[in-house]
Amino acid sequence: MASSRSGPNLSRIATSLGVSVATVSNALSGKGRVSGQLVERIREHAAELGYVPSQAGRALRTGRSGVLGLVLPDIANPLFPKIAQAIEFAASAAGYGVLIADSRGDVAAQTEAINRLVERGVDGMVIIPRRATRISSAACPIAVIDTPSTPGNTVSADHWQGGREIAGHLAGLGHRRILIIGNNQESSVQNDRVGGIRSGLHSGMHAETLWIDKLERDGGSGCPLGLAERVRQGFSAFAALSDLQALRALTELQQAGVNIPADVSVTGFDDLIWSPVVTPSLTTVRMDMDTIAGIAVSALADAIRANSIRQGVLVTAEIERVAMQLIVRQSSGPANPASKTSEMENM
Amino acid sequence: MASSRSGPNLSRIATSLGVSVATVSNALSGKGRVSGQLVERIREHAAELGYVPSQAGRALRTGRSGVLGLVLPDIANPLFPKIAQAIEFAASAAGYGVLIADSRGDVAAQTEAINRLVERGVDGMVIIPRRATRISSAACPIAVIDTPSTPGNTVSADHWQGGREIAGHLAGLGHRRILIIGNNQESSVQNDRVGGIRSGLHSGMHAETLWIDKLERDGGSGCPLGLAERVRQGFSAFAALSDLQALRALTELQQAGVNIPADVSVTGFDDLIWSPVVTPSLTTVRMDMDTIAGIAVSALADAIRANSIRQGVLVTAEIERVAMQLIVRQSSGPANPASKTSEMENM
DNA sequence: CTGAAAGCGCTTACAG
DNA sequence: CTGAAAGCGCTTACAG
Repeated sequence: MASSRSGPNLSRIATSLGVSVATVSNALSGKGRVSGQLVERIREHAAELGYVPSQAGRALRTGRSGVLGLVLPDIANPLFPKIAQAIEFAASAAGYGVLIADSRGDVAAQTEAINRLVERGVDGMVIIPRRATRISSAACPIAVIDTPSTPGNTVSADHWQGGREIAGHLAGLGHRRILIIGNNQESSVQNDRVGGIRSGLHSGMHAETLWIDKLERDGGSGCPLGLAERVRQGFSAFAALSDLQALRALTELQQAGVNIPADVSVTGFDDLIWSPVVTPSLTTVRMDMDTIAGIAVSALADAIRANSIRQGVLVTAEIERVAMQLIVRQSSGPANPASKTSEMENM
Repeated sequence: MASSRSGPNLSRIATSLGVSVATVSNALSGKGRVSGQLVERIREHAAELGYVPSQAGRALRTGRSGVLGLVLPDIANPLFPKIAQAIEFAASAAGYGVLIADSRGDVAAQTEAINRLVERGVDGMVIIPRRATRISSAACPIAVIDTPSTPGNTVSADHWQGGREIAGHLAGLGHRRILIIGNNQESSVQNDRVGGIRSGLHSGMHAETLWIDKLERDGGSGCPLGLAERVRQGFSAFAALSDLQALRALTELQQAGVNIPADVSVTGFDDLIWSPVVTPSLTTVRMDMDTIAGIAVSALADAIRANSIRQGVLVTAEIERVAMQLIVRQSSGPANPASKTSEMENM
């Protein structure tokens, strides 16, 4: 005996109304030609009974589950809430559910996460790949969110342009020596951001990059970044490649008695949840996750509609770049000529 | 014509091997009595063909989707990554997928999110309810993660005890005047934490509570909390009810030139991702999300196994309280008698 | 130890 | 405009 469902099914509605299941199905879905009157009666009765269509039945018949997978490199990443919310929102609006999968660990874990999702019968998936991973193909349409410099991509924020925004902002404030603070040199997103910043520097400006993971390999996780020393070296602006690093820089500088933004400026990336409420609030660059998620999901939805064959193809050939938006808050301000000069003398 | 699957199905394996689908099914699932030799051959062939069982077919037949729903009040909540990761991990280990749903908005949105999950055929769900919401029942087993003071609960961190840990820690450091900083007076979690802190105060200690949402109703979102003034009033410890508020307090105090922990101590709750890397790193109280998620998921799995009837019942009658763990970092230290005395004189 | 058959709930050509 | 029938892929008693 197969296990029973709690609610009524099409057949129950049909017999109770003296019509066929086909007619009930047609009436409820709005397909087929059913008289307006009957449609009315059927819908009413279905609502009364609290009819909930069985996804399993529908999926088995149509070959579509109505579910999208979301593969993340690490759910614990603080960017995750925004991503998940945007994807869930877009998917939900398009009638899809969202199944999450964490590819914590290495590339093998990512492949495994993708497989698990395929086994669950997702119609397509949004993948935010691990560093330096290339998604080849899977058993369903895939939208990749990464950076424009990853080939075969579908959609991404324009991290390079975001970097230029930061550089332009700091240049306009009169900063000349900029310390870029990144977390991981392998990240293509971070590399794009660095590239953008450097390319946006005005002539006469100087930038160095500090990679935290390298530093921590020696100093241990959470070790000081030595930023006060950098201030003495004449750096007047600290451009972190993520708000998480910006926060770390901000608090380390504050603790050392450096005033932000009077003495030095700090900027970040991503506009994370706490960025507006720290003191001083963080100047940052925001990616429009809603737009990105919307593009990814609708590309996926199109591919699903088109491909009854459901082959493993990337959703588009073209890369869509979504502009990032500079958000100026209080952690950045005019370079302090006095302190800068005096510091320069100390070098 | 129903749409075709990309991969092979049981029937293809069966005909290709000259056996029945029943035998293939039994061999692959390890049920039924199939000779070891045949099992071997079937499994090999299935692997060769890259057979992936159809969840839809299985779900339709068994009445189980193998998917759990996760309902969150707001995915953008910074606690979300830890929760989602823990639930995903526990669910995955138990063989379940996780469908997320955001109940952003009011209670109606929460109900709708739950319904959407039911429509997708989840076997059960983990709900983190909106403030002051009571989950009554749904069409599937439910595990609620909230606070022990919510009736009909399944599992939660012991927020009250967590508050006592903080109070004990601050008392031990010699602090006498404590400002509790909360976000929302309606939150039962936050109220439990406040209650715990107050109950853990030693005699002669004094605590006041500052609710940020109230303050922001007048001052606007992100307005200063006026903590420097509180220092002058003789408060030497700021116990935030979440690391997010602790961070806000920490940076505001630092900006005002108050040294932490030399002048005053700051503590939080939840051990969010950035708490260990800010300067000074944040003393906080951590809930063991892995344990909580594990309990919720296994309670759900048990209920699903037991209830073929799949009625809407809460998973357990008893409340499981999971102890919170104090994590002492650098943002808390001994009360500074000198500054305290001098401040008291100013009152 | 193996297989034939029923049936989970749905949708979709097709016939009337 | 309405209905009978097939079939999506699976599992499970049951018969052999």
